[in-house]
Amino acid sequence: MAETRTTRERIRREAAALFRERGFNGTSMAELASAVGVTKSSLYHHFPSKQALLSEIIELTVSRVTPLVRAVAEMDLPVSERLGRAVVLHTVEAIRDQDALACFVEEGRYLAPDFMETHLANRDTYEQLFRRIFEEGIESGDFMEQDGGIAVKAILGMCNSVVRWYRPDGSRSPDEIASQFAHFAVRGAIASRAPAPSERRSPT
Amino acid sequence: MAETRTTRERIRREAAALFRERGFNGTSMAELASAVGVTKSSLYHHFPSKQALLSEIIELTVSRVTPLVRAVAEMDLPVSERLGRAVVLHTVEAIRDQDALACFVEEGRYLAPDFMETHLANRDTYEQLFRRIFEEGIESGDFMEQDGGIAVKAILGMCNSVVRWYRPDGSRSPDEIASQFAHFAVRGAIASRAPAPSERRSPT
DNA sequence: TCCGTAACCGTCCGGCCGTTCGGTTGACTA
DNA sequence: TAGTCAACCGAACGGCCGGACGGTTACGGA
Repeated sequence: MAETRTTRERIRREAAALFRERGFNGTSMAELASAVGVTKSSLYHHFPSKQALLSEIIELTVSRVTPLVRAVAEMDLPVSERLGRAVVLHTVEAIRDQDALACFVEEGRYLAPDFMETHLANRDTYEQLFRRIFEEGIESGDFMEQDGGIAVKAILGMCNSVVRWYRPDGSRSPDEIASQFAHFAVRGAIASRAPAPSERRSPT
Repeated sequence: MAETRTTRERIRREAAALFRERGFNGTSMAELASAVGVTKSSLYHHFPSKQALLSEIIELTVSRVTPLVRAVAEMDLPVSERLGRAVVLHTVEAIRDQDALACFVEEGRYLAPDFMETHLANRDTYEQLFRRIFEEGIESGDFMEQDGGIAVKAILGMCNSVVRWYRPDGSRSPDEIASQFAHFAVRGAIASRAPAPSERRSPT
């Protein structure tokens, strides 16, 4: 049916890039049209409205990444390993698909009520995947006692920040960044026998 | 000169709130005026432009918080303690002064070149405070070997995410959230004997 | 009493906004 | 040959945008 292969897809891609770098409300349909190389009218042949365009960009990416994370979350591995892999996966995807992910994270809030409902539902579903890992880890004693909801917000907040500062010409590769995030998240989460909260230099 | 005590201040406050919840480009001067209870014209009596208004909101908060963090950074305490306290401070302020901090973090990118220069300089100065703590910790061996720049982005990304999801009627107080963030950050940073839990990569 | 000044408002403006509508083209089908 | 349809365009739309400008009021000092 939907031949997503030519103009329609290019519109989506350019829109994601523009929405990300100028914001949804900072991007006009005229700018988008000229970036794609068509007229403003043609945009409306492919998408009923600017809102619908943003909504589709977001949904498409969420529905692609969610199953990937779910697969990791359901693997038969220690919780800390699953957490680490989920963080790596999320971060790598956030970098690979930066524009769309940025729309999801930063621009989704501009969706009108009709689209907002679906958007929030999708977001909750996604966060639940991380939350379950966390709560399982806390229950089993592998993770520190802490508020799972906040921990998930913290981790995703950390990961999602890449869309604001990552540059392809930077000194670190996506894999390196993802792995550093994962180490950070896992070390932050696990219950260590070693010193905890605030303390001093490590002697041993 | 600037009698910051009445209307001017109310404009700044309302603007910060509106810019945060609808975005800079999603907020019109008319909306702002009606929220303050004056006419659009009056806004221009106090501020030369919408851009200048945003710029002032941001600068005012940055110049308030930066010295606070600097004081913590320069304390005579173990690095991990300083890191924890800096994170607590940043998080608490980010929650107390949510609107302005959200403008700093999320809306600053819409500043025009003239204002942008100062903005970026201020931001760099602020991040440097955290960065120095981190690099000192890595050098002394208290913190894991890792990219200090990324670690700072990760921590601030985590902290700053509160402006997106914190609600005063939530189940956790600002202090609880801040302290959980701090524990998370410090545990994530310090060097422990526990083996690294993920699949690939470890620096040098 | 007059003047200066800070605070504020009413009115207007050109331009851009998202969106609509009425075409036109060209490839495919019967 | 005629009909269908997706793709696209030009021109226009009402409305709102940030901002400009010229008042008007209240007040305080000389």
